[in-house]
Amino acid sequence: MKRLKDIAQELGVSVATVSYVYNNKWKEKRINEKLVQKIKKKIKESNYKPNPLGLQLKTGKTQTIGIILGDLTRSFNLNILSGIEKKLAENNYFALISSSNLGEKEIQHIETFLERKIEGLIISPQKSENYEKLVKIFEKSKIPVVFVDNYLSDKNIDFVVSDNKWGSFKATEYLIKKGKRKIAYIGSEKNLSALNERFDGYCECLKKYGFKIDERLIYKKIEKQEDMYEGLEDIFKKVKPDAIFVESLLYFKYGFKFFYENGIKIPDDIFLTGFDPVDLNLSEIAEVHFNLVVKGLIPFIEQRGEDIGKKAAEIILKKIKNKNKKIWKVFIKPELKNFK
Amino acid sequence: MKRLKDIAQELGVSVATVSYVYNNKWKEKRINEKLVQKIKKKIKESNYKPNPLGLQLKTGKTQTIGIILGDLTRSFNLNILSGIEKKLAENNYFALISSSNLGEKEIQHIETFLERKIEGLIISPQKSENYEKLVKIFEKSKIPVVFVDNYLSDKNIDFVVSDNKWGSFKATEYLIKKGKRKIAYIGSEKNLSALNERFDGYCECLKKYGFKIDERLIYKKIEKQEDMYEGLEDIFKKVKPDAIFVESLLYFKYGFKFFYENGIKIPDDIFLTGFDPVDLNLSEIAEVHFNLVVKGLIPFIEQRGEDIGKKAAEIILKKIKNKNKKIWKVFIKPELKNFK
DNA sequence: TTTATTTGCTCAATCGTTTAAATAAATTAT
DNA sequence: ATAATTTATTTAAACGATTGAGCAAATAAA
Repeated sequence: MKRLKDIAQELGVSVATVSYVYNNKWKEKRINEKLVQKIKKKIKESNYKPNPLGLQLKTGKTQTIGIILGDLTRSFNLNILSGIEKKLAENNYFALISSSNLGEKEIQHIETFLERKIEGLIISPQKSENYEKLVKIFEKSKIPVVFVDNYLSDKNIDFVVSDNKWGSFKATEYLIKKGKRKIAYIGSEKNLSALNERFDGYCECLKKYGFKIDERLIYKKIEKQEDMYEGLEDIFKKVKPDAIFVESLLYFKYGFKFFYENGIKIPDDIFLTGFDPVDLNLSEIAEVHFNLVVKGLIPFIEQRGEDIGKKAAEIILKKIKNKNKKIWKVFIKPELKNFK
Repeated sequence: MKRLKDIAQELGVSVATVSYVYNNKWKEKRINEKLVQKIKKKIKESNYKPNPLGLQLKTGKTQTIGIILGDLTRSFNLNILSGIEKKLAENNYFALISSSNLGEKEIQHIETFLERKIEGLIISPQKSENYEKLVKIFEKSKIPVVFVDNYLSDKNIDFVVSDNKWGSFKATEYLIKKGKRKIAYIGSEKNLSALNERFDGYCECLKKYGFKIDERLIYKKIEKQEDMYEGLEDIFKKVKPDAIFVESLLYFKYGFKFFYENGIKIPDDIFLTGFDPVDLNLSEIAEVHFNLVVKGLIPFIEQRGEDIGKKAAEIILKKIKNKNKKIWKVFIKPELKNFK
C-alpha cells in the first residue's frame, strides 16, 4: 500500500501538499491548479487510500461505532443490526459488535469499546437495572449514544424504537372488532419501555371501547419460555378468554403445548395475536410430543427492525458530524401482519 | 485517559522507562527494581491502558480479525460467530464482522477489511465461483486465513468444518437400521464441500450396507425453499421412499406442505432426517393453510457451530503469534440429536 | 526602487506508542 | 589512577497521517 510519502517523493513535492490535495483543501491552501491535477492523477493511479491507523491517531476518529444488542438469534435484533450496518457502510463507518446476551456484560463491553475509541454507541438495553450505570458512563464519555428497542423516558437520550403502544392498541382493537370480549394479556415483568408500552396500548384500547380491565385475564410473570404454560393455565383456571394478546409470540412454544393438551384450537376456540412472528423449532416442539393444528394465519405485529437500525445509524452519524444537541425521539410504527 | 507521558511526568522519569515496565521488558533493560515497583504501582493506580491507536500505528497490529459469514439468521452461522467472539475476547482481540449474505459482496468486504489492517480473516465461503479470486487476494495479503463451514480441497488453506460425511453416514446408517430400504436424498447443486460431503456420506453408507444407489431417489436441484415441494413430488412420482435424508432441514417448510397435501404422516408413513434443526416460522407456514401433524421427535444432525468458531479463532491467533506454516484441517463431528 | 501583498509550497510539530542507540554514573579491572 | 565494564536511564526516530506556521518567489502597491 502506498503512503502519502511515496506519492510525494515520486512527484518531488512535500507530503503536506499531497495531503492538502487529497483532502480537497488545495483551494484555501492555494496550491497551483496544474500541480493539483498532477497530484490527483497520481493519487488515482496509485489507488491511494490513507492508512486508517495514521489517520485515526492523528484525528482521534476511528470511524467506528459500537453496537450492543441483545440476543442475535432473535431476528428483530438481527434486522436492527443489518439496518445499522448498511447505513454505516454507506458512510464509510464500521460497526464493532458485541451481543450482550443477558445484559450482564453490557458495562464491560462498553468500556472496551471506549478504549477502542468508538465514536458513537448504539445500544439496546436489556436490563433496567443497568440503566443508572450506563447513563453515567455515557455522560462521562461524551460520545453520542442512541438507544434502540428500549428507551429511558426520564433521560434526555436519543432513541429509535417501535411504536409499541400503537401496535398493541391496534391489535387489541382488531380483536375487539372481531367480537372478542375476553381478551387476555400475557407478558413479563421486566421494566423495559417496549414491554410497558405494549401493556399500556392494550389497556388504553380496552378503555376506549368501554371495557374494563379484568385482572383475571392478565398474567405478567413470564420469565422463561416454560412459564407460558403456567400463565395460560392460570388464566384459564379463572376465566376462559376468547382471545390472547402475547407480549412476544417469539417464544410461544409452550403456549402451543398448553393449547394442544387442552384441545384448544386456533382460531376456532381462541384468537391468538401479539408482537413478533411465532418461531417454532420443530425439533424442539417435537420434544413435547406434539400435534399442532393451526388453521389459517396467525396475526402478529412485526417490528421494522431494519428501519430502526437505519434510523439509529443515521442519527449517530448526524450527531458525530454536526455535534448539535437535538435529542431524537423516534417511534417507528410496526407492521400489522395477517390482520384481516 | 492517562497516557504513558502523564505517568512518566508524574514520576519524573522518561516515557521509555514506563513503557519498558508496562511491557515487562525492564529485566533486559535493567531498570532498577525499586523504580520498577514504583512505576508498576502508579500504572495500576491510574488504571493505565495503552491507547490502541498509538499502539496500532506503531506496531501495525490492530488486534482485529475480519469475519465473513453467510446468512446470520441461520443459527449455525450465528453459533460460529459466537464461538469466534468468545475466543477472540479472551485474547483481547476484536471481530470486525460482515455478513456476505449471498457471497456477492465477499470480495468487496475483504478489501475494506484489509484497508482496515485486519490481522487475520475467518471466512465461510458461500459461492464456489468466488474461490479463485479469494485465494488470490489471500495470497497477496499474506495474512492468515481460516475457512469455516466449507473448504477448498485442492488448496493449502486452513479450515474448520463439520465432519459432514460422518454425519450423513451415521444418519443414513440409522435409517437402514430402522429397516428403511428406500432412502431418498434431497439436496442442492451448489458446489460446496459441506454439501458434497453429505452426499458422499449417504452414498458410502448405502454401498457399505450393500444397497445400490437408486437415481430415482435422488433429487439434487434445490435452489430456493419452494423447490423442496417439487423435489418431493419428483421423487414420489417415480418411487415411494420410506425415508428421506435432507441436506438441510432448516428450510424444509415446503416439504411439510407436500406431506400435508398428500396425507403423508411422520413417522408413520415416512422417516425424515437431515442436517440442521427444522425451523418453522409458524406465521409463514400458516400461509399454506396448514395442518401439521408431527408425532415424536425428528432426528437431525446438529453442527457444533460454537466449537467450530472457537477452533477457528484459536488457529488464527496461533498463526498470528507463531507465524508457523502448519496447515490445520479440522473436522468436528456434529451431534446426532434424537437418534433413538 | 522599496515595501506590501499574494501566491505556492514546505517545515515541523503532533497524536501515543515502541525500541535501538546514546549517555551518564557507578562499579570493577588493570 | 586510569581504563573497561556494567548498570540505569534517557534520547530520539519511527509508524502515517494532519495542519498551523513559515518562507521564498512573484506580483502589486507606494
